[in-house]
Amino acid sequence: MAKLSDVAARAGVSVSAVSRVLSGDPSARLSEATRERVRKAAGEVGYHPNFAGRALKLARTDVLALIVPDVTNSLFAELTRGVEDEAVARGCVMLLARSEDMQPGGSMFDRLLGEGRVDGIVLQPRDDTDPEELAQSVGERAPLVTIHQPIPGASSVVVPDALAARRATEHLIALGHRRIGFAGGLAGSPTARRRAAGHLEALEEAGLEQDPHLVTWRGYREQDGRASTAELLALPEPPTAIVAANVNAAVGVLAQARAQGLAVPDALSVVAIHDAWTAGHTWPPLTCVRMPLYELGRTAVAALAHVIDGGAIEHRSVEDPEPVLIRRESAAAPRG
Amino acid sequence: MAKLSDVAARAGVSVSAVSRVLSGDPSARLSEATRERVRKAAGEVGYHPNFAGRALKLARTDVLALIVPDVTNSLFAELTRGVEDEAVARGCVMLLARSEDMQPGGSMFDRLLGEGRVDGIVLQPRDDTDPEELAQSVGERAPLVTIHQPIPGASSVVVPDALAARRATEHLIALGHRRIGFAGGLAGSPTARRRAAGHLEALEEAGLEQDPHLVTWRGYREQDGRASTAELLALPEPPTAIVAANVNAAVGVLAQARAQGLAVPDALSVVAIHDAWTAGHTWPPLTCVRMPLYELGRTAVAALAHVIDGGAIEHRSVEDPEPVLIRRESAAAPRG
DNA sequence: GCCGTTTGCGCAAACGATTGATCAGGCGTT
DNA sequence: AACGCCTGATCAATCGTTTGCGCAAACGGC
Repeated sequence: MAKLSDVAARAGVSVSAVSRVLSGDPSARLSEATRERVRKAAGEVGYHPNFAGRALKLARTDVLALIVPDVTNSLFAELTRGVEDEAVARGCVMLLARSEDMQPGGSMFDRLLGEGRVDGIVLQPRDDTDPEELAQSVGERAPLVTIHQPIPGASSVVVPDALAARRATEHLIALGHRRIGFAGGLAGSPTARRRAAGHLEALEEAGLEQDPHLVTWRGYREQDGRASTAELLALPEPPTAIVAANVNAAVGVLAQARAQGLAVPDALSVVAIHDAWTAGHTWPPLTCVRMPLYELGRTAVAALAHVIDGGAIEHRSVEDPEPVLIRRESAAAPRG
Repeated sequence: MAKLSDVAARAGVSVSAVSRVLSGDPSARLSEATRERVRKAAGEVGYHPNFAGRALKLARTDVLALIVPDVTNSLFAELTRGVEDEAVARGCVMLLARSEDMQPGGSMFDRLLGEGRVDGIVLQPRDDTDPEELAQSVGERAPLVTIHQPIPGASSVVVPDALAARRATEHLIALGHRRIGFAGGLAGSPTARRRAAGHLEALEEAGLEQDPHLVTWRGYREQDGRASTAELLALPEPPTAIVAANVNAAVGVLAQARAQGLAVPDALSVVAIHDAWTAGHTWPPLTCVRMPLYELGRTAVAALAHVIDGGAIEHRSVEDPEPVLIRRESAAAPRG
């Protein structure tokens, strides 16, 4: 690995001259002839600035960490793209980490921020994390932006959960459904509460009953969707449609409906919140409400950069583009 | 962020003493009393060794990069776990990167290895990458281990592809199938060739015909599986069973069968190579041959560590545990 | 009591990059 | 001729850690 001094020797100039030429220091006074010689020499020896040396001097790594509960969840594909695109646009590289390793007392934060490995963190907390506890384990004014779930003392970015749920429910109402179940996330989760609220708003606006038995709080996983569906279908007066609070849960809804011999959408309509490539590959393909997850990622990095630059903590919501309904084949007018 | 000198001042000793105590230098001669004072002081100020300072001095980051074609593919979940477990066991952290960004001339390698951000790379090349070209863009003796696809000049680790395909085909033969299709990966891909070879071996051993029309080379994606199935079912004498070279492709096989009104497994049996959580959630749940992907990840990191330590390039195959058939509901005896 | 050895610890030089301060000439002005 | 200024480039300190070496003081053997 060639270093500055190698380039300097080859170009016949000093190390500092090379540094200034290569980093494009505007205050540098160097002749064009020298600049050219330096650039040529750098190319010839294949110079790349040493990461550690630069990071040590600048006290800055230009690395941002993205921590998500489960990297293999297809929902994160878009978020990841958004984060990465915005990161490279700002001259940073993205480091992806699993938050499973984050469990015991936040040693992950020590590893990443405490050792100065990254300049900041975009964190999507797990649904079951306690905001207060999390706030404890990250220090004061840490360069941290949380996604979906605001915590005290850090910036956060959310998507319009209520609006998305409302769009899903409105679609089912427009199709003619009157008893609509809601397969929600964990009761403690803020996103789950917001989505349930949006669902209820839509019902209320349409003048429909709000039977509390039609709302479940199982979680976002496939098995949670299955359990929710079993619970809803066991009601004396089961729903003719279900809004699933998440595309993974929706897969479970489909599975349980099939297991109970209910055809989708003929006997049961399903609309999922979120979209992902998996949604188009289920049977039947899932009608979804698409969330602006790519923009969520970009916005999160922008907010993070703001904090790193010393800006104030802020809480943003990504309103553009709005959640939009993707019609596929899992929702239709109720039979009879 | 507290540094060594802060700890030293607080403990009333020199910086070097603190360094030796905290890094557990065995050749250090320090009294137990001093050690205790240093540890206490370090705890009080919340000392964490600065990553950049240490990396600069040691010319080593203890960071390993894992680069895969698509981080959200559920197949990578196990691989990722294996890599990470072995990495932390060796005192390293894992950096996950998307290989989509790796396309243009391998600037990713410059970014990671050239700048000294990581000590080594575990790389799963995309199916469509040219081994020679890839070998060009990584230097001589780069600390690199490839997965699934050996390239000249670097270590590699593979799984028993042929054996897995053989197991899948044997299972279908045992069920009574005689015309068995193979929905393979890209024709250029080494894994695809190995799997196809294993499939043909099983056929040959059973004394069955090897109709070349029954083998397709579409790729590993969902739509590839669909296309393969359409091609196979359009034959004058279509197969009664299909081995899908990948669980994602198998999802496509199921979709296409359904689209053509063929019930699985009654009218068409399907066995997939690889297992993943998605395989249990399809309809019907997929019968799979499970590959030792977790062990693949661990082995890859072990091989990488060997290269980093100056060891010779080597090509390993993960033979333990063997590929094993997971019976679910997508394969049954042929009808009639 | 002298000398060699061990113990306990500090000094200072790296590692590679950045950057404010400095310096040697050349040139124009008074 | 003396002076100041601009240009083009170098010097040297700095970031935080590690580590070979040196240096006292204590110690043990004779």
